[in-house]
Amino acid sequence: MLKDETIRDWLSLRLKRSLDILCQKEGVRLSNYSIRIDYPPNFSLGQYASPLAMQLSRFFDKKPQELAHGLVQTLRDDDELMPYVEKIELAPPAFINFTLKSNIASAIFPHHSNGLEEYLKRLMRPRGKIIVEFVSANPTGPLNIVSARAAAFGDSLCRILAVAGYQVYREYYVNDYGNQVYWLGISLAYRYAEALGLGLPLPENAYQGEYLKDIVKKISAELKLPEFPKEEKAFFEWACEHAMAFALPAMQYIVANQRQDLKDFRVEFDNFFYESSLHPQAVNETFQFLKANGQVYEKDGAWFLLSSEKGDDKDRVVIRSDGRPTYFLADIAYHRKKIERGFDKILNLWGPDHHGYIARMRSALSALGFLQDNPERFSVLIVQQVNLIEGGKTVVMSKRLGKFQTMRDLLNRIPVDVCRYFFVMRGASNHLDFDLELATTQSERNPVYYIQYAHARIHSIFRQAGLNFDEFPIDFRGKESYLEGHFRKELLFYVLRLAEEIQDIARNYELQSLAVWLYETAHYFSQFYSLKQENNVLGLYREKPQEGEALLSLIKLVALALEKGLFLLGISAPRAMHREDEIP
RNA sequence: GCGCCAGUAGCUCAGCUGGAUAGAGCAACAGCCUUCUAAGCUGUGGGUCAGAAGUUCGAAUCUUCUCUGGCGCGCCA
Repeated sequence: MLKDETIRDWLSLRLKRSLDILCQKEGVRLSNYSIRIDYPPNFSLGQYASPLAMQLSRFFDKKPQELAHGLVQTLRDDDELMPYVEKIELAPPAFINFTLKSNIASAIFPHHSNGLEEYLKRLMRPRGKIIVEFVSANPTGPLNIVSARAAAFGDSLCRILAVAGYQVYREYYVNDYGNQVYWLGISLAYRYAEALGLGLPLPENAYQGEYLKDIVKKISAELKLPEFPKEEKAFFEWACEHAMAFALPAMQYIVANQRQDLKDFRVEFDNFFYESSLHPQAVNETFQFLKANGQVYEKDGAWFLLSSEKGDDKDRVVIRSDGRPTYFLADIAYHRKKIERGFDKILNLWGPDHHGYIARMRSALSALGFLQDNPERFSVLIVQQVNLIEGGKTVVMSKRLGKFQTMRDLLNRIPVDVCRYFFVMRGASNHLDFDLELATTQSERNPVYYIQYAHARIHSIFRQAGLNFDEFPIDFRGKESYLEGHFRKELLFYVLRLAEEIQDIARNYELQSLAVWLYETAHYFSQFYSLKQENNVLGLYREKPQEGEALLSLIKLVALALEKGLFLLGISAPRAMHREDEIP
């Protein structure tokens, strides 16, 4: 039924029916095909189009045009379809183009509807439980710009997955175990001594960052440590001995700070999962499990996973020859936990330096039996690096030079709304150039404000009409004819695509298309709005109430869709905006 | 050496389960405020889709090769 499907899916079903009828009539059996409904290049060709006849003509032993003609004839006998169709046309080479009537809006919003939310709920399908792991930065310092991008991308994706019907679980994996923790502790010990007057050079492997000084200040009051030796070699031994005493409270402090930065970025997690909680028990159990299933073998005193049999380049070490488990084994144990926790899908967002790790992890999940029936249950998105651009040049990220380095630095300068939009306007796997000038000084040309502005304008119209936006009913019944012409119909149908955007993104994770949809929707509205005579909503509402109400319903729908789209990207939708006065 | 990602307008990028004349923003130029916010709208110019070959009704999209750029290839995490 039309009201329970997106328009695209509904058309696809109608086309399927016609195809079935035709197949039966002609005794044709089809195999391996899908019914595709696309958008034509522009609205003058209709709102939807299908290349089906060109794909299937070979099965019918006909020219594509003939098949298309047959399909169109059958479609025209479809009583469920035709009430909403203005015309179905053939276009060369053999496209079937659908031009729908505006009365479709009354079918979708049947009665004094509270609008879009209700429609999107009707379209929701149960899609199972998904765990999305993202950001997962090391607990050794503040979050950087790539983490910010991962946070924006991951959180927005989660919001969309949830609207599409997934039960979404957001998780942050904290690597609070192993060498790097040890070295964090040693580094802090040196900074601690430095604060008390002992200026020794930092060891080569130590973290050099200045921020460690601040952390030492925060945690040193709680530390109860013996006197440290002043001599270099003895001090190093002392630092090693007490490394964990420094590292543990420091990590607590660092993670708390990361969490706060993320919260200020409107990103919150359901869980922070600590790697240390896997040691030793879960790690050992996982190793025993792999061993019992013949997935590992011993060589040169170490244990290897048979990952090369599952698509990896080579076998990977899981237990070193000295008996210690590798990071990889802990990660396998972590993913085994995810499986045990009952998730249908596992999605990870990783940094740019991890793509070599994907095949390895996939082979591990395969060894755990997670991918047997469906390889798509596990996927990894790589969030690529971010270049900050200022004055047409790449900003070198160097704290020493007082330049941008952390997520906090970015947030201090650029509004959250702008950051979040900029971070998702490109595909995750592409390098992103973040233009600081476009984000700040040229704010009037900023796409985020352009979208928000269109939204605010609609609310302004309601205010001036003396109407309560939230209570105004979306109701096109009997007024559908007013949706013809003057960019009205284009606006309507473009807005309705939001539901299809959500569907697509839940499948392909291509978030940038929502950013484009938002911009285009604002643009369609601006075009509508700039026809100041034909689409003067206020004037029409006073003089021709029927038409005025139709347009108010339309623009309320636009505002709700913009608000929803912005929400899905974690961006606010202000109801009023005012430009600061420019110099005359 | 092997692998992954990319190369589209002056700049930044969309478009990629093959489809209709390859789109947008920025930059440039020219118009539009007596009318719901000009943070706006309209128009103009700008392209051998890195190159070559192939697959077919049809290729920016798929395959192969070449060139260029970024990143990965630890018994680190």
